[in-house]
Amino acid sequence: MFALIDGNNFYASCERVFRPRLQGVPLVVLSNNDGCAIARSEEAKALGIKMGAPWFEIRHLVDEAGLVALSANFPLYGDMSERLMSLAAGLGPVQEVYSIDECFMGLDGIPGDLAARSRHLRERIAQWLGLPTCIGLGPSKTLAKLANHIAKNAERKPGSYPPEFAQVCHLGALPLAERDALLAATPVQEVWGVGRQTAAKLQAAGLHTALALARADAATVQRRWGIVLAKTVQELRGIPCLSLDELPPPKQQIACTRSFGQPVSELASLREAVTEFTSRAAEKLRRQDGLAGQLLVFIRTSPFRTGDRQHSAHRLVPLPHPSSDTAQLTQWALAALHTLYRPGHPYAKAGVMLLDLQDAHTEQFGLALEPEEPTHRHRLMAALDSLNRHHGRGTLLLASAGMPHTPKDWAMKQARRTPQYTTDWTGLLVAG
DNA sequence: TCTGGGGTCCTAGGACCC
DNA sequence: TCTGGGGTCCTAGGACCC
Repeated sequence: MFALIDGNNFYASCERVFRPRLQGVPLVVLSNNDGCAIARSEEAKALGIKMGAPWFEIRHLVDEAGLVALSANFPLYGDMSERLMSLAAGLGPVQEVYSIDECFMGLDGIPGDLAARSRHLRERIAQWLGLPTCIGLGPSKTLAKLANHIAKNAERKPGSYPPEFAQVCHLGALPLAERDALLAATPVQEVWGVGRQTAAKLQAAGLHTALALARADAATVQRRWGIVLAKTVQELRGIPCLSLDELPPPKQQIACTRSFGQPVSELASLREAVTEFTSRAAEKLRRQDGLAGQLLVFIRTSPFRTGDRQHSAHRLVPLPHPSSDTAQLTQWALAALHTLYRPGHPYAKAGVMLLDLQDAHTEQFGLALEPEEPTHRHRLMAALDSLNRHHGRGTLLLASAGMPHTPKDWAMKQARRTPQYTTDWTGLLVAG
């Protein structure tokens, strides 16, 4: 049996923990650059704000409906996530952290009433962290996901599902007829793995509900729509095809890309940005003990600003030998940037991607048989990471990143960010 | 004025091999 | 003039996820 534990409106709920006044208020959390809404409280959803709605299209609701908007505070959400995951782990022996706000649990071998255990866990999370959650249980990951969807919607959309399934829904404990009734009440596009495109094709073929998909012929589904959807069909029938991944596999690519707070035309500014992005990506790479064989740099203007001179370009750089060294990678990235850059264009976004990743311990040496990565470079990078980890990001950086604590014209816009209550001493909440 | 960021997997088609 | 069969690897693009 599987469970899916999921934080409701996670980012918005994290903000409310430290600002109780925001309870009951329509609240959105904005993406980087305060660009669009990436989390919404129930009250904000009730105002008709869609996921991903651009801020400039909804800001009138501040005056008209008391909407509150906050800039994304990822250090805070990451820390709250770790606390949530450690409590959720109490539900069973196997945990897969699936995203910042949800995890799957493997519950095989757990005796007793799983729904009752789940309700107890919800209460503990609410009491200890102040975060609302919903829990879905089922004999496959897809059914656990679906149960979670039912648990959420039975709570917030009365009439969509019977109210007894609110907050915790255990599809594995129901008589088959009752489970089928719930699947029949679920539109096919709500099924995990069925996106917009697939939903349209399924509907055109007359499959409108999760139950219809579950009853479709698996071989036909595989032939017409591929192996992924065929697995979904099996999973909906309660035959698990997807297993739990306890420790995440190492990443196959690592990216750091950002839109700028304002258009950037100067090469000097782009150099700072690309240095910063490469440094961040390399840091992530070293954390997984990896080496990159290739590096990609791109810059582009904003396709939304149709009046601007447009330019979008990228360059893929095969590295002479795999590396995770910030200084080396930055040299290659900056060289690539220089070949891409065209003066007089208002660049809106840039990014660095590390590709062709491999494990540092299985590095292939070149034919020259020279040690490519002298130990002192490794120790330098270890010192860099350690200093930045203990004393804060940006304590030690490359000179081409620009002087720290000076204004950057390429910096993100984050006009409405709350303090980092749990990860920064200066952000500590003061009571009184 | 103003539209995020970071991933994964699958498939089709081309190049190439024997 | 006639022109097989089976396979791998790589890449680009699509679809999906949060």
